[in-house]
This record gives sequence, C-alpha cells and structure tokens, in this order.
Amino acid sequence: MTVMRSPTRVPSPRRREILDAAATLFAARGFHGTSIEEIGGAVGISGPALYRHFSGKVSLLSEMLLDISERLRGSAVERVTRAETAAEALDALIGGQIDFALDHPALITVHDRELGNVPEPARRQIRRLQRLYVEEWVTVLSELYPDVPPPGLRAATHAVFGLLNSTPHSAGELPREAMAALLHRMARAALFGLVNQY
Amino acid sequence: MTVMRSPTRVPSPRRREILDAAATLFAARGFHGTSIEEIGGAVGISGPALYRHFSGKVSLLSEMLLDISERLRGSAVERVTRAETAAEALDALIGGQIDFALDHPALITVHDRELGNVPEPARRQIRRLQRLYVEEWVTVLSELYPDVPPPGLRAATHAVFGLLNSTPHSAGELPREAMAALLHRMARAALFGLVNQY
DNA sequence: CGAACCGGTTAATGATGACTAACATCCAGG
DNA sequence: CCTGGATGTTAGTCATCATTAACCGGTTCG
Repeated sequence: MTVMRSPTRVPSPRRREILDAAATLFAARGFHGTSIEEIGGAVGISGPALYRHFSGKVSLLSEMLLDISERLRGSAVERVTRAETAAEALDALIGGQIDFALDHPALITVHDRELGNVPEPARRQIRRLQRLYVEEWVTVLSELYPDVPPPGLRAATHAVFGLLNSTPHSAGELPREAMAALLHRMARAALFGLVNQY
Repeated sequence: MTVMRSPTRVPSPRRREILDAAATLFAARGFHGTSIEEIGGAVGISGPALYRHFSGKVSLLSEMLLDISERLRGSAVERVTRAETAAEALDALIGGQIDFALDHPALITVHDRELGNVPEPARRQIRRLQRLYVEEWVTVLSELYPDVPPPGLRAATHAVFGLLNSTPHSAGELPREAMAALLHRMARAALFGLVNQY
C-alpha cells in the first residue's frame, strides 16, 4: 500500500484539478449522487485512475472539506490580525467570507452540505476548524456588542454566514461587485440590528 | 397498477408519517444516502411496504418538496393579504419564515438541498412555487424600498432566506423565542441596510 | 358468505457503483 | 540500457439498493 501524501503538502496540480472537479460535481449532484467515474471523466481520466491520487472517495471529500475549513480559518486569523480596530476586523471578516463565497460557490455549497459524509477521524478536525472560525467572529463581535451574550453572538454569526452564503441561490441576479457590496451592507446592518431596532 | 392518490388530497396519516420520517432522514444523510429500507424502518414497516403509499423514492421526494413549497407560498399569500401596510406585511413574511424554519428544520434543510434530485415534471412546478414565494417578498419589498431595482431585491430576499434558514446550523444556541426574536431583528435590519449605511 | 381491496411480508432481480487486480507506458537516473 | 516509480487502462468482484413478484391476513360491504 502506497502511503498517501499528507493532505496539505505539495499540491500536485493533478490533485487540485481533481478536487476542483469533484467539488463542482458534489455541489451539483451531492456526494452520494456523484460517481468515481464521473469525477474521473471531468478531468479526462477514467474511473479507477483516481485511486492513484486519493485512497478513496470519502478521503477525497475529507481532504476537500479540511482544505476549505483551513482556508477560511487561516484567512480569518490573518485578516483579524492585520486589522487595527474591531470594526475594521469585522469588515475584513465579512469581506473575506464574501470573496470566498463569490469565488468558490461550489466549495461553499459542499462545505455545509456534506460534513455528514466525512467519517470520524477527519470529521472532528473539520468541526474544530469550523468552530475556530466561528470563534474568530465571536471574538470580534463581542468587542463591538459587549452586551450580547456569546450564544447570541454565535447564533448571529451563523445567521450572517447563511446570509453571505446565499450567493449560490441568487447566482446571476447582480454583477459580482454589486452583489458583494449588497451583501456587505446587509451583513453589517444585520449585526447592527442586534442592538438597535427600527 | 393501482393509481396513486393525487398528491395533496386526503392526507392519510400513514403517508404523512412516512413523509415526516423521510424528511428527517433526508436532512441528516441526504436523499441518495438514505435507503428505502431505512425510511420504512423509521415508521415501523420494512422496505418495500413504502410502495403501497408512494410510487417510488423520487416521487416521495417530489411530493415532499411540492408540499413544502406550497405551504410556504400559501402562508405567504395569506399573511400578505391580511396585512394592512407593507411594513406589516414584511414582518408577517419574516415571522412566517422563522416559524416554519424553527418548527420544521428538516424540511427547510431538504428544501434547498434536494431539488436537484427531483425529475423534470415536478421540478418545474416546485421552482414555480418557489419563484412565486420570492416574488411575494419582492412585491412587498419594492413598496418599502422603491429605489432598489428588482434584481437587488431578489438577491436581498435570498440573502434573508439564508439568514433565517441558518437555524439548523445554530440549533440549541438559544431558546426558541430568543432565537426567533434575534432572527427577526437581524432580518429587518439586514433589509434596512439596503438603503441606509452605518 | 365471499370477493375485493388494503397494507403488509419476504424473496428475487437488475443496476449501479466503489474498489481491486493485472497489465501498459513513460520517463528518470543509475 | 534497463529498472523502478508514477500514472493510466480495462476487466473483474462484491455490496448495496431500488424496484418487482408472489403471497397473506384482515375488513368491508354486497
């Protein structure tokens, strides 16, 4: 048995290509609705050739979700660190999530649909990264809205994710920049609504 | 061949029971990840007995999504009709969506994950109902925000759906009433953000 | 009574699909 | 050269699963 290369090292272009194609297919037809044959076909090789790159269908999914979670979390940490005020940090977080959602709609879709198909070793790690990402938001928000208790901030964070991740549903309604601006304003306003009523 | 009872008439308790169980399973494991055997097992009968009630797995899903879309659309029309002002109508729409999402998280989850598995005759009808539901919102919103062009209002509507439908993700963070209130405030504020910035 | 339907049961059947085996090609380095 | 690894290929294999068949016990109502 050839030991599979550790998830994030040396992103052989072929692996990336496969992951990208698989993400699109998973987003469209779902994990169980997509066959190994289809994924291979999407990158010009056929079926079992995938096993030269991944140890199986679920490990492909695990790696995909792990990668997404790492990117979201990593970029969040980076942006928050760079920011000088909490308000600035929040805008950076919102902007980062919007960019990711607009650039990779398939990844966003797979990210919150398919965690249930990842088996336990990897599952926990993905959840951990997701939790860390949420806490990044909660930390910033608790500075801006100190009167809202953490559970409320967590629920609000998920609500904002739902709002921002809606882009795959309204694809094509607006040009990208307009969509980004609209989502940014709505997200900021939604959070502002935590403490002010109209 | 016994002709299947027309979708929405005489909701035989057994059918409802099966649809409910299936919704929970579909939400948890996905359509393709759920077997006929599991659905039967969840209501105490086993496997092929389902064919006494539905003509097949996909028709079960079709009926489920059709029912959800009809209920959402129907309740929206009703609420908007009853309202006296546009602002009141909007609050009624928001409240209706929140109640539905909190009362039937599985249905909400299935509703926007599994349309892709419904084959073409029913698919179009479901999409039609969804579109009508969205337009119900857009009509109300265009009265409140006449300066925002329809595509923007549609995108905003989808964004608000994403926000409100986030409850399955933040399950248990807050007691139901607190969650409902928080989502309502955030949704109203998010829409207000369409025209005012902070 | 008894025929017919209703709602179940268990045992095929037939596809589909993940994964493995056995075999080919290409290319790098010794 | 020629050997070995990396990457493909095609042809199994073995499960799983939706769907159908064949059969059965009630209940209704004519």
